[in-house]
Amino acid sequence: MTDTPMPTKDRLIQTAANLFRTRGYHGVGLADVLTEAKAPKGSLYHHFPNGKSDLAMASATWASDEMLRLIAASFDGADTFEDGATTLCYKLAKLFDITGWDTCPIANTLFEGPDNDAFRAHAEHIYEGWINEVLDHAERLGLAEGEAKAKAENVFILIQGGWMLARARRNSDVLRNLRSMI
Amino acid sequence: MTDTPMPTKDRLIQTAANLFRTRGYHGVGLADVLTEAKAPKGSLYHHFPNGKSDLAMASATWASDEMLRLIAASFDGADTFEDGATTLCYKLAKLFDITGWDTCPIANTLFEGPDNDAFRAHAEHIYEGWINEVLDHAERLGLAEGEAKAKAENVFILIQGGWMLARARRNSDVLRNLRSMI
DNA sequence: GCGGGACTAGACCAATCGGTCTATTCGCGA
DNA sequence: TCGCGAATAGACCGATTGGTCTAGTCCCGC
Repeated sequence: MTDTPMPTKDRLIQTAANLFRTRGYHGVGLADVLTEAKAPKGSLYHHFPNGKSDLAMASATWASDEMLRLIAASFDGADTFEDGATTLCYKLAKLFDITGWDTCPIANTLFEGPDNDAFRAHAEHIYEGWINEVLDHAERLGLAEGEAKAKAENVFILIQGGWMLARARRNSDVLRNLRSMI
Repeated sequence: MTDTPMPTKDRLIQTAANLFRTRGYHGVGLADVLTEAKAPKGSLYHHFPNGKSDLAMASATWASDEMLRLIAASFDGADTFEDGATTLCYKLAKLFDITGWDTCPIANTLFEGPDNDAFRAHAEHIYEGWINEVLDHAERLGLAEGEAKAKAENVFILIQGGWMLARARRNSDVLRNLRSMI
């Protein structure tokens, strides 16, 4: 995919993000990450002094940034909030089909951690970021303030729930059908 | 709570279910389960010959039965589908506050397993059971067939998504507010 | 070309993992 | 009361876990 080799730190973050997403925090061993990222253990602990938990935090942030870009790309060309939300659902469904995304990467990465509250707080921060991103577009597209807030949260909840059912069924149609509930 | 001591097998299932729910399949060691359930390892492998994975399957089934009872209790006294669904949301919120339920017990238990597809299939089976339980009540309460099916799935998705946001925020109001989206 | 921090490399460690095995105790039917 | 399978009890095992540590390599300013 990339010709110029990616810096080790980024390589670790991205492979870790993918592994955590599919197998969960405790389901992934450092050995797995290091093998797949072709990096020695020394590098990991150089870039992430606190080891696995640092890596999980960074992975979650990276995954979140990808999601924020996806939200922005969905709403940027939209004329109405419904159009943007529908596009988002379709983009997620497509991603689900292509990459076999299993669940919300944040949930699988951060909802199991050892010192639970730092992880939980980070997950909350990320989720609020997603909701706010949707909220901004909702207001920009003319929704009244109260309605916009409710709609943004609604979209988040539907996507999270739909994601889970889609995974259980191994069928991305669930995500596509979410548009009828927005 | 219970005066008569619970049979070892049930004790294992229930403590395992609680641990899996909060920490995920890989986040729980057999030692944790055995200590908390006050059972020796021999008993575990007597009742669950395939060890941890058998235990996880049984735990998920048990947790699912609890959920089915909760759904039934919510809809049984309801005059309309909306009433029943609202009651369900409130009951879940209460449970969330009391027991600190973290996420969907099925998701945390089965969405990480080793031989992933047996676990996934079991999760799908359980989820369809929940949806069908809601569907039965929807039809009983007079919803047209097509609408009932959509509503039942909608309720499931909202609860799953709301559950996750409630956990991140450590706030059960999310679950209570779901009623406005049904 | 030399000095020094950034980074790579992987051997090594104690702790814990899930699982196996043998010995013992319990509880019920004959 | 005996017999026998169900169940309990926990020592033990190899593999793997996350984490530490030392040595070596790379690259850039001087």
